[in-house]
Amino acid sequence: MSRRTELSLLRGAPLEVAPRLLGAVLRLGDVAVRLTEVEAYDGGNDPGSHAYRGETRRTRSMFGPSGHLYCYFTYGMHVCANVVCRDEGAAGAVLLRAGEVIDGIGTARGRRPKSNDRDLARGPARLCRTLGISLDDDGADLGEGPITLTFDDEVDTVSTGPRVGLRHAPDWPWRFWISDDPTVSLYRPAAPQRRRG
DNA sequence: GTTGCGATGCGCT
DNA sequence: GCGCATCGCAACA
Repeated sequence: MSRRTELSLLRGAPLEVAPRLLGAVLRLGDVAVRLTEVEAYDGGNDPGSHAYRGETRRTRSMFGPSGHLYCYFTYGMHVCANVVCRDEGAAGAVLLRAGEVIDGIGTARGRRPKSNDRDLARGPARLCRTLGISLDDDGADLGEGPITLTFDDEVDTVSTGPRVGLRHAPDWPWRFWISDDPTVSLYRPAAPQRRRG
């Protein structure tokens, strides 16, 4: 299998970059995950993007240079990671939704003791927990530092569909996954939140 | 296999 | 305060 580490492949429109990430391998420490599902977010044009309403402290790294991570904290307990793909000043990113653990399976199981192997990185927050990605990794440079991304030249069959869990613009077919891969997360349409009492 | 709901804390208005 | 690019568990089909 031929591999390369060209971070220039991460530069461009989110819709171009997203399918390139499928099959790529994200590594932190001894755990490596082969990406099987991603989702594109295009800053200013995209009501579903955190960057739609402009730069804030949280979204700062999404407006930074491409080839870096944008990590955010949500639902009081989860961390999700994006790869920034627009250049400085614009905001575009690809959310890493799911993957398959291909190395460091022992460490991964230790981080998620109740998951079976298929579910270790099945979902954006699970993927971060399994890899050990935290908010401290927001803005991390994929070109140098502990987190690396290795591209895969093998072409898989790719499927597309609507995005998951969004309250705004959920129907745009900006989600990409490797067809028939068992580690792709289950699709659930955005549901209105219930007020807690 | 599905559907429903509570947990939980930070950013934004 | 309110809402959230979620998850895990329980209950049910």
